[in-house]
Amino acid sequence: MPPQIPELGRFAEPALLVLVSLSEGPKHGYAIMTDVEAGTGRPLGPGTLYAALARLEERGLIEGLPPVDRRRPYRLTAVGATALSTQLRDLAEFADLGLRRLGEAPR
Amino acid sequence: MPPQIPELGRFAEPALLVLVSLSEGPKHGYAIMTDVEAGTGRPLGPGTLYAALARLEERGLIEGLPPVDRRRPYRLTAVGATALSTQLRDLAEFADLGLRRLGEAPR
DNA sequence: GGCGTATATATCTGCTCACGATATATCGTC
DNA sequence: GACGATATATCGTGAGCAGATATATACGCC
Repeated sequence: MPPQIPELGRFAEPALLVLVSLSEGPKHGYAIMTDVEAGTGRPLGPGTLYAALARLEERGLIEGLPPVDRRRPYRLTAVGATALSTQLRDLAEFADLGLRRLGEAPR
Repeated sequence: MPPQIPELGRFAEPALLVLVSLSEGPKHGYAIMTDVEAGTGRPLGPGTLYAALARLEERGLIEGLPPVDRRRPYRLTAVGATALSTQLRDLAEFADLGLRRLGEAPR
């Protein structure tokens, strides 16, 4: 097998994963779970997910929509979209800086 | 003042900040602190820094060099550089995905 | 009808880690 | 010799991540 690359803690800020998932459009919790797992290959357990959702809503970055059947959908608020955009631009810039320093091709 | 954009916890994984700082070349703790603060505008306190350094060394991502005066320099190990590179590429890809979904120009 | 699997949310508990506060020592310089 | 910058160490608190467990419904299939 290939040499084992150790985890750097997580880059996987669950909150960020949730917001990016919601940036595609409104989703309910379970859909976010499967979306994130499909996208990153790493499972986002219910404990992590629902706690993150509660915090994000409390802080006004996402908001709950009227439940449909058993599903409780959420969507990004305007504030959440702005915060996410800022964060992602910073993040991309930061990643590029690191890659340049490592002497890697600038993507 | 401009509308207040709430913090998303941190994107600021201290471990990642430290590794990117060291990707420029070996540095001692205090230099990392000032480097990170200059680069991100956000202070990295000694508690956060030295705890992160200890964990990173313990996991073999960085290694201590012989002390010079009061300074205890660290450098990336080969393993650390590989892990960082992987992580940063994933991170950049993830950020780009989010920005595309938000309908932002692809940098 | 009964079984298993997928869908869907809720909650608890332990553990790691972030972060501020505090402490200590040295160096330079005014 | 006083003050600010340099440099590292450690402690306590609280936040939050992650896994485990629980519960309920819907669907397909034998």
